[in-house]
Amino acid sequence: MKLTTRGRYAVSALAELARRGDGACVCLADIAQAQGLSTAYLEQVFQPLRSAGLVCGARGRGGGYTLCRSAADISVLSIVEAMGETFDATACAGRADCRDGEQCDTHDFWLGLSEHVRGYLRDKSLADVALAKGGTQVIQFEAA
Amino acid sequence: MKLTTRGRYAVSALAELARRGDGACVCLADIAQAQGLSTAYLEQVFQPLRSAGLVCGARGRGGGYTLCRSAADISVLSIVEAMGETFDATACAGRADCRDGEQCDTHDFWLGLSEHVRGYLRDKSLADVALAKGGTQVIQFEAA
DNA sequence: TCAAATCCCTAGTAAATCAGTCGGAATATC
DNA sequence: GATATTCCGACTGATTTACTAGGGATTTGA
Repeated sequence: MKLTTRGRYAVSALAELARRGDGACVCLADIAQAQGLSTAYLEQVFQPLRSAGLVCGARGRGGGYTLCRSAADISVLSIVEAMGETFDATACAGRADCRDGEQCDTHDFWLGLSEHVRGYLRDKSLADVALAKGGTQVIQFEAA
Repeated sequence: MKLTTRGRYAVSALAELARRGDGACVCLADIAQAQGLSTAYLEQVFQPLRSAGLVCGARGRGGGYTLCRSAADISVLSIVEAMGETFDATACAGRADCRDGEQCDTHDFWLGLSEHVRGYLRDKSLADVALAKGGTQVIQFEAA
């Protein structure tokens, strides 16, 4: 279970793309500037997104990236999974062989956590994230 | 947002301790054997747990570790937080300064995810985890 | 009294991961 | 054909992870 900056950048970059409108073709330089990143690094972020079929790239002058589907049809889970972030909390990648080929005593617990997280991310669409920008939603941590 | 083996071992080890009964004093060697770990490594796992006041250690022959509170009163969140795993998905540790001192466009989203996870872990007690051992709960991943 | 058992503390290390740069090839447009 | 853009792979410095190693402090029990 991990979330890295690559995964966060992927969501932010696609949200940026989504805000330009469905079917908009935006070059990396524009997104990089909007997000404060280098284009070279963003390239690395977009590569897995393209492999996963979330965006398609157009080469040459006037080229750029386009969302393959409507932002409402892209779950955040599909984005972070495309980046290789599985949100699997088990020690065994869900194989249930964490302890000498058998499942360990806490396997089910971690599996439950995994599905809890994945469910949340599955229910959130890219459109939700893109539109939330500038909102004033306030969520505070409570003590354990 | 990360969960490491140290965090998982901490939960498993405390569950093992809880299963021995409230107030049981168990030495590291026993827990290590039950969990298939080295005692030297488990020591490192217990150190933060002791600092956090979750367990207390008794030195000398016949010593070991005891839960400071009842397993029902220890949330899994408090365990993993004691291990330094914050389950904060934001890039800014919740400070809302992820983008040039301001909050980035996806800050609220990651904050919502963080609280979703933390809420789940806060609602699960060590007793829940300890008793679940051997259960046949089956949770399967769905496609994104 | 002293040896053994146990917790406690610090340092070290090999491997993996991460965030990011760099250079260049392919391709489309003007 | 010049230029803008995606595509591709290699590289790197820093950090983190999952341990091991060794020794000191403390309590018990023979």
